[in-house]
Amino acid sequence: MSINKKIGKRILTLRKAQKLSQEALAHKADVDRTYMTGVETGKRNVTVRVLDRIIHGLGTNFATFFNDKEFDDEK
Amino acid sequence: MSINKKIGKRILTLRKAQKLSQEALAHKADVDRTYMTGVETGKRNVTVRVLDRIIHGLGTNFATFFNDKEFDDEK
DNA sequence: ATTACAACGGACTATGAGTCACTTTTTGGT
DNA sequence: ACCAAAAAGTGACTCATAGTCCGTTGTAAT
Repeated sequence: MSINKKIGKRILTLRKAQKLSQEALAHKADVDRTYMTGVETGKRNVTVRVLDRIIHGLGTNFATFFNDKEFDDEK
Repeated sequence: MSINKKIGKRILTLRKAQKLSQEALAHKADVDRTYMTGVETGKRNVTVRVLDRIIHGLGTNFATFFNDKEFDDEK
């Protein structure tokens, strides 16, 4: 699976856990509502600066965000 | 510190540990040597797709790459 | 029927990807 | 210490795409 898709899935999971709408998360992360959709569906190749805002908007950090089965398959 | 700089420092650390030159790593990651310099010095806001190539060029993965003190300070 | 949410599209602007010629710093050998 | 070569950094550039802003469509719940 592409890194885009893995990241999108991870965001979706964490967002649902927080019971946030895409729009609410987009607002916290200061990105466009429609852009968040693109990120979650794996269509977007985000930059680390935007990913940083999204991750913090989700109330977590890089270490925790990537500490997931999806991200340690390839070594 | 900016996320760019943190990532640059982390790459430098892992690259040195592998005793690789920027050029050698750049080759593995399929990016230009001068581009690698820009990333390591924190001047570039890389996309996750490029970061993916660099991380794998370093022989590691996202989970391990971000499993570092630098990345769990803010929560 | 209305409301809230998610996906999608097109047009647009800002900025990242990728490359080059050149300079500076670091390294190792004698 | 000196010198040459390797390694790392800089500025400027083109082209692709990241990211925004307008809207529409589909779905589910009320």
